[in-house]
Amino acid sequence: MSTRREAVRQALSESTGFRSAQDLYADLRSEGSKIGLTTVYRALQALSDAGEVDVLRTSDGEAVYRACLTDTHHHHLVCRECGKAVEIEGPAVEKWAESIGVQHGFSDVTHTVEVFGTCASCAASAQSER
Amino acid sequence: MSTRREAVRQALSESTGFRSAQDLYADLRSEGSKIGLTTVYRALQALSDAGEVDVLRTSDGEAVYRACLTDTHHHHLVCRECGKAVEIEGPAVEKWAESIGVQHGFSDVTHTVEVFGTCASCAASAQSER
DNA sequence: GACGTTTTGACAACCATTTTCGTTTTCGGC
DNA sequence: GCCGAAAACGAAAATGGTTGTCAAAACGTC
Repeated sequence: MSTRREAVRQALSESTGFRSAQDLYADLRSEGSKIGLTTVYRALQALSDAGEVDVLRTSDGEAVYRACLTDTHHHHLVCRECGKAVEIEGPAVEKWAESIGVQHGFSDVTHTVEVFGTCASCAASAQSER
Repeated sequence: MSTRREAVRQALSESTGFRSAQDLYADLRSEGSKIGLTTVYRALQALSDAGEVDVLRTSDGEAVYRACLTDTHHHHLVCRECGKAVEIEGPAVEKWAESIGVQHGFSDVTHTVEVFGTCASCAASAQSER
């Protein structure tokens, strides 16, 4: 495991939310690192392939990454303001998705489930801005 | 409603699956239309804003669109080979997502749920290629 | 038919991501 | 410690989907 990749992994784990490659690059550079953007992308790709980080796409198509605590299958509750994310599980949803697939004759059924909302602190600060 | 937008809507409704803007543009051009790519994007944007088509992002960030039969909230079971999609509902999932959000103090809770699989006909043709 | 408005499409601009390629670093063996 | 191969790096260029710009064309109205 290279040093650079470790740096990316750590930068990612310092956040509880989803971060984009560009974000992480900016963070690392501002800390004084001489890392290149290419390397950030490569590291994220590798971490993603290894299943060590979760990836999802924002509504404008940008890829965002998160270092999750568990390596078992799970989903996220994501704050649409600050990006903060909570890992959630839903055994019932897993079974439902599987059975829906089977009902329609689909095989190798997988699914993506993400829940979005405004977290308590973002809701509070939005309130105070009025 | 302009003629061009109508053409895009129709091209989209001729497919049961999700199509990208580039796909639709190619379809229309091959039918002899002189439509421009810009206009296809504008039409899709407008249809999407109006809630007349559903949008989602492929894993590589491309936006894909589908003309759905119902205008009520629903999800999709999508074939990862041919893109064919079936509209599905899951009241239990809706409630689950809402309650998960509330449990963690999130407000304005929404969610995205997509189920992927290989449809029967794609599975069959994959089989015959062996 | 003239005129203001809306729609259109060619083209350029954007921007996240990937590729290229020459350089640097790492590492096992000596 | 020294060498050479292999892996990692980073700057710059390329890619590709999507959006912005702007002048021309289509439309409706009087």
